[in-house]
Formats: sequence, structure tokens, C-alpha cells
Amino acid sequence: MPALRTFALCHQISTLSTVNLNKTINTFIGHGNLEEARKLFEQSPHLTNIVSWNSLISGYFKHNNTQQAQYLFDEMPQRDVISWNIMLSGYRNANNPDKVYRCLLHMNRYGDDRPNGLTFAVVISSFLHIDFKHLIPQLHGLLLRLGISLNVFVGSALMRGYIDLDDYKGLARVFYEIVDKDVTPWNVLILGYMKSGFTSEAQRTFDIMPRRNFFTWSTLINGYIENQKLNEARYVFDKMSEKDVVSWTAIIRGYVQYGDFMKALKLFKLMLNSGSTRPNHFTFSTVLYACAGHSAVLVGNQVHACILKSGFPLDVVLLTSLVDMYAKCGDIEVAFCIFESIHVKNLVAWNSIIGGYARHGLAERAIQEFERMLKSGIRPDVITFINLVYACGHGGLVEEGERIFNSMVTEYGLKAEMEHYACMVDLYGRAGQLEKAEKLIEGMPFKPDVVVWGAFLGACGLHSCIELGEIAANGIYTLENDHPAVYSVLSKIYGDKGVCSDITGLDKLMKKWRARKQKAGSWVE
DNA sequence: TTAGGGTTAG
Repeated sequence: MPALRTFALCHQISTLSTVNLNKTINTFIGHGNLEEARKLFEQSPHLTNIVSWNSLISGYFKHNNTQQAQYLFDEMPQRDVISWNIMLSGYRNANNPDKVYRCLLHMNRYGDDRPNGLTFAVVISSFLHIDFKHLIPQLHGLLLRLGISLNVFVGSALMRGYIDLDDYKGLARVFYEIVDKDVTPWNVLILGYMKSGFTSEAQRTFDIMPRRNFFTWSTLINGYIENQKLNEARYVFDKMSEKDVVSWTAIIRGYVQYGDFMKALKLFKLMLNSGSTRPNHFTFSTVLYACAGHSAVLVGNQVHACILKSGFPLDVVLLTSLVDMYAKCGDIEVAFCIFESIHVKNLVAWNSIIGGYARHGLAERAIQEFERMLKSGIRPDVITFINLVYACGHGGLVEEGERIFNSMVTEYGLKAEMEHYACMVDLYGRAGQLEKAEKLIEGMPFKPDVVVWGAFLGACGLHSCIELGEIAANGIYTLENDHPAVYSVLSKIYGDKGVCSDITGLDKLMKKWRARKQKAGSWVE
């Protein structure tokens, strides 16, 4: 009997200690002190249980140390479904769907435990927007076979999956199968209807749903904006009795998207005056974009001051928005100073400053920044090269532009897109090398669009070249048979060349093109 | 573990 008592006592102590050990490990992890947690873990192997292992692994994932997490996981004497789910969500958060997939296969083959609802929710959400999404219906089948009921988590994730696959029947089916729906699946249903363009279905869902939250409102607002129904979005926004920062940002962004920068800025002012909602990073970036679009440097200055006053830490996105705003509003030097203050400059930040110099016609400085960017180890993308070729075109650096354009393909393995060709045509055109521009268009791997033809036509206008101008006009005609700019450029060329007497010929051409004299398109400078 | 908003070109 005493022996049994001793055993029970020991057992109690050891259980207690294990609980305490795990608590301490978690406290260390919570304070970001993984080393101490690990030390404690290694010092007391007799006290550790599966929970200690799981805590430590999850701690490594939280601190972005996936390698250690995987290493510990491999060493585990025994794993439960929680261990697997920690691995899956760790890799999902690390944006590594490949590993999620392999981990899932592994679990299926060797796991001691079966997957549960959480397993599927995590896996499905990490398969969204990528090729793995095609596995989602199979996962759906698998979880039904395993008898896992569709709770709001798995169900909502699955609904997202079917939206991603444009399978709206699947979406509705899952929605009806979810037991004990809370507001989330309703929100996802609205999202799905909006994504497929069924705005009235979305509205009907909104009207009949039992409860709504901020997500509901902003999903509806964004849906209307995506479907080009800004007025409806505004109507819904105005109906909100209590507006949160997300819906404010969304509606401001809506106006920005439609080019109504003035209204966007007015709304921002209204937001500040409302006193109830404070702007955040997202709002500021959006508003700065509006300032840039409207060349409203004074408002931009005020927003800048507002950001500084608000005490938000200036992250790279916000700083890039500032760089872009100042560059577009004409103050490239301030833009550069702010750019220099960015500690870790990413590709977008570099593109902004290079684009800024390009627009200011400072081709050498654009190239200089490009070289600095390369030295800092950032790889250029297609946008970098659009900016660079544009810069060379506006700075008269024809050969440099050619070299850069070619290096994009040969050195950086990027594919030249329509925009690059348009910039190159513009570059040759400005320099008066119209034959080269024509040759380039002929050799393009795809049919030129209206921007390419427009650049060419503009150049022909600039250099008063009738024959090539007519080729350009014809090119545009095949795409848009009554572009107004064609008329104004051609009549300029004919005028320059003194072929005014041929005005009846032009009239014929005009009839043929059914062009009307309207405001000239802005792509012809 | 599920559902909303941000930066570069066009």
C-alpha cells in the first residue's frame, strides 16, 4: 500500500511539474525568449510531454525559425493531431504551400492521429489563389469521408476555395451544409456573389442575413466598387451608422480607383472631422495616392504632417507612398530625401524613385539609382524596366535605352511586355528614328495595341511623316475605328506638309475611319 | 483555424 501511495504521489508531482514546465516554457516563448524555453526543455527530458514539444515547435514558427521547428518535429517521439496542425499552420503562415502539401501527405501516411476540422481549414486557406486550389474539392470529399462536420471555420475556408475556383454552385452547397452558421459564412457568401458579379444577390443576402458586423459592410462596399458601382458603394457606406477605418479607407480608395481624387480627398477630410475614426497606415497610403493623382502637393504636405503627428511608425509602404506623392507632385528632391530615409528599401520603393526621376526627365539619375539598386542586391522587375526605358526616351538616351531594353531579356530573363515596346517606340520616335520604331513594331511577338500605335503616331506627328503616320493611323483603325486623336495628328501632319489642298482626301480618310474631331487623346503629346 | 482596407507602371 505505501508503495502504491508513493507511486501516486510521484505521479502527481511529475504531472504537476510537467504542467508547470509547460507553463514556464510558454511564458518564455511569450516573451520571445526561445533560448531559455529550449534550455528548460532540454534540461528536463523526464518531464516533457507532447504539449512541451508542441509549444516549442509553435514558438519556433512564431519566430520564423521554420528549420528548428521542422527539426524538433522530426525528433518527436510521438505526435498528435495538434503537432501536425502546428506544422501545417506554421508553413501556411510562412507562405510555403509546398510544405503544407507535403506535410499533409505525410500526415495521411504516417500520422498516428487523423486530421480534424482545423487541419482542413488551415490546408484549404493555404491553397487559395495558387495551383493547389484545384485540390480543394478533393479535400472537401476527404473531410466528408472522414465524417468531419462543416463548422464555420472549415466551412468558410471551403467557401473561399469554391470562390477561388469560380464554382458558385459549390459555394452555395457548402454554405447550406454549414451547421450553426455565424456571421462569417454569410459574409463569405456576399463576397462570392460580388466576385461573380451577382451584385443583387449579394445585396439580397445582406438584407436577409440575421446579423451583420463590420466585415459585412466593407465586403459589400468593396464588392460594389469592384463591380463598377461606386454610387451603390457610397449608398451603403452612408447607411452605416457606425463607420470603421476599413470602410472609410475602402470608400476613399473607391473614388481613387475611379480617378475622382478630389472626392477622395474630401471624404478623407470628412473622416478627420467625423472625430470617431482615426486613419491608419492603409488610409494614409490611399490618401497619398489621391494627392499624387491630383498633384495636390499642399494636401500631401498636410497628410505628411498628419502622419508624423499621429506617431505611426513609418513603414516601407507608407514611405514609398510619400516618395511617390512628392515625385508626382513635382518635388523630386524631397522625394529622394524620403527615399533615402527608408532603411530597408524594397523593389517597389526603388521602382518609385526610378519612376520619379524618369517622369522628371532625369534619365542619368534614374540609371544611377538603378545601379545602386542592383548593388544592394534587389532584382529588377518589369516595372523597373518600363521606368528605365521611359527615362531614356524622355532624356534622349537612345543607345542607353536600347542597351537596357536588351539587357532586360538577356541578363535578367524578363519578358518584354507591350508597355516596354510602347516605351521603346516612344524612345525611337522622339529621337526621330521612325524606321527603327516601325521595325520594332513589326518584330513584336504580339499584335501592337493602341498605346504602341499611339506612341508611333505621336512620333510621326512630331516629325511630320505622312507615310508612316498613315500606317500608324491604319493600325489604330484596326483596333478602334474612331479614335479622335488620329484625326488631329494626321491633320497636323498634312498641314505641316502643306498638303491642305488634299483636304478632301483627308475627309475621305475621315469617313473611312469614321473619326470625329474630339478632344485629342492624352497619349499624344 | 474562418470574413474587410495600403506602395511602384498602365
